[in-house]
Amino acid sequence: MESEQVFKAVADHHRRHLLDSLAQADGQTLTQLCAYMPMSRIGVMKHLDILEQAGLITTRKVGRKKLHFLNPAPLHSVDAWLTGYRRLWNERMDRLEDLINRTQANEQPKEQNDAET
Amino acid sequence: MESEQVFKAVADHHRRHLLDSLAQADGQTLTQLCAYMPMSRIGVMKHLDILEQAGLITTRKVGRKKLHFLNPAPLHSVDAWLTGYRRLWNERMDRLEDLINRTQANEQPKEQNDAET
DNA sequence: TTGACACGTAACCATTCGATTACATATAAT
DNA sequence: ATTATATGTAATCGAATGGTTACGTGTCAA
Repeated sequence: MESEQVFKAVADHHRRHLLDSLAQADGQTLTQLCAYMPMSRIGVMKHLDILEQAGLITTRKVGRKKLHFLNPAPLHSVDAWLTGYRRLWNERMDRLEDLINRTQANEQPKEQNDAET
Repeated sequence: MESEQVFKAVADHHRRHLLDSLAQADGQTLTQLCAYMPMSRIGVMKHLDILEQAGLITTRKVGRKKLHFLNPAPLHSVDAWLTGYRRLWNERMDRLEDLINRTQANEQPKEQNDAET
C-alpha cells in the first residue's frame, strides 16, 4: 500500500464520501453504498476497488452480499505529510494575527477574510 | 479555491515535492524548481499552475524571473477532513495494543506488523 | 426449480492528465 | 545591438480516469 495510492484514492470527493459513509455505518454492502452515490453500481464498484487497493477499506463476502469495512490506518501517511505544514500555517496565522492587531491599533479595519474552510 | 482542487493538487507526488521544496526555500524561481523535477520545464510549469489554482502557491514576477511562494493555508481543508479519522485510527490502535498485550500475556508473539508509515 | 437479488466481468467511450516539442516573448548582460 | 537567460503559448500525443451498457454468475426465497 503505497502512500501515493492513498493520496490519489482520497483525492476524489466521491471516494471521500464513501469513506465518510462507512465511518458513519461500517460494514455496508455495495448496494447500500450505492444509495449515497450519483452514479451506476459499476461506477461505485470501481471507486470501492480503488479504496481497497489503497488499503482504506477491507471487504468480507457473506452469502451473496459483500460487506465493506473502513480501515483508516493508511490515512496516517497523509496526516504525516501534513504535519510539516501545520507548523507553517500556524506561523502564518500568528503573523496575520499580529498584522491585524497592529492594524487595529492604528485604524478601523474594513473586513478580514479568513482561510477557507 | 475549492477544497477538491486542493486534494487533487496534493495527490501527485511531484507536486508535493514542489511544495516541500518551497517549504525548505521559499521564493524560488521556475528554473530553480526544475532542478528537483525529473521532467521538462513545461511539465513543471503545469504542475505549478495546478498548485497556484489550488491556492497553495502564489507568484510574483521580478524582472524576467517568476518567484514562487508557498501558501500552506488551503491544506487546512485536508487536515480538517482528516480530523474525523484521527479519532478512528487511534481507537483501532488502542484496540490493537490491547490485543497485543493480551497475546503477549498468553504466548510468545512471532512478529507484529505495524501500519505502514 | 424458478425467479429475484447481489455482485462480477467485459467492452466501450469521452475526457482529463502528464508530458512532450517547437516556437515566441521579455529581460538582463556584454 | 546582440546574445544569453527566463519564462510563456500552442499543438500534439499516449495513457489513465470516470463513467456507461450489456451480459454472466452465484445465492437466497417461494
